[in-house]
Amino acid sequence: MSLRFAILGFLSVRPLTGYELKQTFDRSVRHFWSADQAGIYRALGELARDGFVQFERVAQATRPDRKVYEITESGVTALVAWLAEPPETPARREPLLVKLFFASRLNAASFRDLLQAELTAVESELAAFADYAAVMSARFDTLDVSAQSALLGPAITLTNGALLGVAYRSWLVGLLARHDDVSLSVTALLDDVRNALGNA
Amino acid sequence: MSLRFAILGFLSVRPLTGYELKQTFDRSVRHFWSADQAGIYRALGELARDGFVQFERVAQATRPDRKVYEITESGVTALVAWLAEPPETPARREPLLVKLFFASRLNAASFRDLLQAELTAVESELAAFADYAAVMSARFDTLDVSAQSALLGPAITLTNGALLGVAYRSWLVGLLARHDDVSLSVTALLDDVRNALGNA
DNA sequence: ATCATATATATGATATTGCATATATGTGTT
DNA sequence: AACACATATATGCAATATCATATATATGAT
Repeated sequence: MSLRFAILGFLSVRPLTGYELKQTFDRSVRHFWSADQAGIYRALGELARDGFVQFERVAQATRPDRKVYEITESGVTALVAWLAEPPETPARREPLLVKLFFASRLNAASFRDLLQAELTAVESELAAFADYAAVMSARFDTLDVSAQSALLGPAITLTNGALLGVAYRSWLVGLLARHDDVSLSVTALLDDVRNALGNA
Repeated sequence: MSLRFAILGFLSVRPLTGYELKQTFDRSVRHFWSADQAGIYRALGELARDGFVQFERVAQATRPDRKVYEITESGVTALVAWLAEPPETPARREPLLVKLFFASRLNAASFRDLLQAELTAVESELAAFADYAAVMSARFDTLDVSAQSALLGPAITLTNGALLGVAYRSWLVGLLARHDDVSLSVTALLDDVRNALGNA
């Protein structure tokens, strides 16, 4: 469901083709919403069927025709209504946490490898966020005041990614440190929980 | 895929029925892996077909027969192998962030409502974590040393939930504060990002 | 020369998910 | 008396999601 509205959101900024939408998703919202290429084309078909978007076919010399989609008035209405609705809360799925939940069945080396690989992944994600912040900052300076406000949403979600990413990294680093100096114990972890939650 | 192995994980502790598995999921791993009741029964069927579990039918007076599933030797092997494998990284789906990404189309009240509702949800989640920590702590004291190690995994994932939950709450509280004193701006947010990522 | 990548849209097949519903009965609540 | 909730398993169906593949060509890399 959200995919359709995320597409409407992007089209409310400017008309795009399915191909460009895929790139846009990958560049901007990938860390909290990834979209499958086939899914985008299917969703565009449904949105057109429902009258929320319309497209113009643009012929090209050597490549397939572009279908440039633009949002309709009823599309804007639907988008704005959806944005204000309470969000769905889809099931969280964290395979790594499932594995760690059964940590007592893992040997020390495998346990460490899992954490280390995740740490590497998070660090590259954080590096990507830093780049993204720099790009946004530069872009911001080139825009006039009215256009700058369009960057507010992206900046909000970027902040989310950065803050949560940093917390996630601390958690991983803490676990690895505890694991390496053999202080990884239930009591130590429960103390961490109490500390975090601010209970004495 | 992970559902099947999560089930194997629980069955590696002790034999359970599908009904009990559903309760177990809801009580222990719900915040990072929620399981559908129908899905559990279907997964049990597949695991039995693959020889990873077997069940014993236990007749009951007034209720349907219980089917008590236990893990087989090949099930344990498969579980241990899966645990050490690099985890899949399923697509993250955060409808709230999608909505916030298009924040410039939201009026101030709706924007605030979204954040406030999420904050309420997070706070009750954090309260649940505090309870869970207390329960685990009490349980820990009643167990002998060998059994205590089985709580390590649950303590690890609980720590994850608590630390990330607290970070998420800070993010929400910060946004609400900025929103209320009209300091919610792209430049302020980008500064937050730079601060979090530790770049001067 | 060959291979990968980019541009551009689309379908088929499968996998997974979630939701509703069916069956059967005891207990507790309003 | 009616209704919700707990116990217990299971199927049907619709909605999504994911993966592979098809078509066509240009450009850049090895």
